[in-house]
Amino acid sequence: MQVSKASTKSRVALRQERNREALVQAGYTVISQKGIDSATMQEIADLADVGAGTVYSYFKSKDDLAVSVMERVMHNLALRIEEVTNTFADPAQVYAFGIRTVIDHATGDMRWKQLLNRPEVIADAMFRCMGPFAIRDLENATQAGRFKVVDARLTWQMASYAIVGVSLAITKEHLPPSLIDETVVRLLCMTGIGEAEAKDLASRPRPALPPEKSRL
Amino acid sequence: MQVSKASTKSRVALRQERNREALVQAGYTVISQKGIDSATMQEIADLADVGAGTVYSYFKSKDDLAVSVMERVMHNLALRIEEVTNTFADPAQVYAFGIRTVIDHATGDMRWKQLLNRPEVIADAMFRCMGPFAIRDLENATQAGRFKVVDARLTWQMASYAIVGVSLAITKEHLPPSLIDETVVRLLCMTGIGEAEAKDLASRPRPALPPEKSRL
DNA sequence: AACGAAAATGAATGGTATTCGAGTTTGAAT
DNA sequence: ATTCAAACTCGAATACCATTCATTTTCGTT
Repeated sequence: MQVSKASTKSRVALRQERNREALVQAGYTVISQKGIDSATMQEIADLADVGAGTVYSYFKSKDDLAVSVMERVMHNLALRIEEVTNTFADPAQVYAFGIRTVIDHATGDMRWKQLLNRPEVIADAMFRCMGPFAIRDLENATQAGRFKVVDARLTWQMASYAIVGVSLAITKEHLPPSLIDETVVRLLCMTGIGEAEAKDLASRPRPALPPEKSRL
Repeated sequence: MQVSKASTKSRVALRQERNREALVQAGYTVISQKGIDSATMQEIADLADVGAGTVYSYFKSKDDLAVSVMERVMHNLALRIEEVTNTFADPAQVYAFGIRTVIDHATGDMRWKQLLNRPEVIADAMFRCMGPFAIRDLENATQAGRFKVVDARLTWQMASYAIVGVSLAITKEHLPPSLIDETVVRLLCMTGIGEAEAKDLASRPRPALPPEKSRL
């Protein structure tokens, strides 16, 4: 039965928490520097200061680790966005601010470039981690009569892949960064709001994001 | 100096053509059966009846071969679509028919499922191979006053990734196939045509595609 | 203090993309 | 017809890691 230990957590549980956290951090550091393919499990394990085999008691595979890394990135950004938008009155503007901010980060932050090389991983992470917010916004805006979205999940699935595709094209310089505005307009058009309204929404002033909490 | 040979092509050039063709065919066969990752260069080389090392005088890498395979698939489908749509009067309908047909194939043809596992490869191939047609259609429809597309390249970049994303979600059963209609509507909305018109366009009857030329 | 289950370790394994030196083919020149 | 160098092909050997697993270490319990 349970004993002494003031803390509810055993030493093992604490170490496991540290290890998992260290692995996600290390994974992020290495992957955002060299890309998933060039990152080796050895390097990540070394940086996290655990044995190479230990990684596999925390993650099923290299890809599984990468998924966790990207989910973390997405979740953190989603929370920072939420901190700004929860003061907005117009649900359509919340959505517009969200997608705009994601694209800005994806194209402006060097650390995202390598992550984009696995579009399905990052798009899926985006779909899952930001989905609860994005889908809620799409539905709110639809109920408010601003958007005309039939299936918010579908719309967000399309949007997340489109965002990744455009971000990739911009970082690879197939498209100029100046097209970000137009990208937002197009994504808003997708919601059925109409072109004029979309342009208006996209050009609203955008407050600054709060700073990152940790190194992620 | 040039001798006899009626044909302008040397024996080497002919063999190289055969080899490249055989490799693309073999690559398609193997990859669409087992997916890029499980497909081995050895198996592809064997099926194409060339040495394993020879593949590398035709393609820089496994991925490079995969790109050629997908480009071929896309190009063939683009031509088949073109054969139907070149009789259409409305350029907007040409675009609508195109995206609809691509999604139908991506989700309905078992052979595409494996290809979708490399979204950036297939989306890029789609962008490049169908782009000339799609971009032309977007511009025609815009000039005709049907669409309101500012940058057709951007719109097609977004559309190609969104198509791949939705197709993936449907084949993985994260979304029901019944959402294909709505997907087309959303992609049309992206062109700025407005929701009502988009729905009308998406529900037009669609003629059948001509049969595949070869085994691709 | 001693035990044993759970967790961690890192050397060994296995699978395969890619390289490379040897062997072949080709076709212009003789 | 023969020759020869260049171009091409071959497949065995290499290199590289993700992943596994036999061994060692840790830690809560007795």
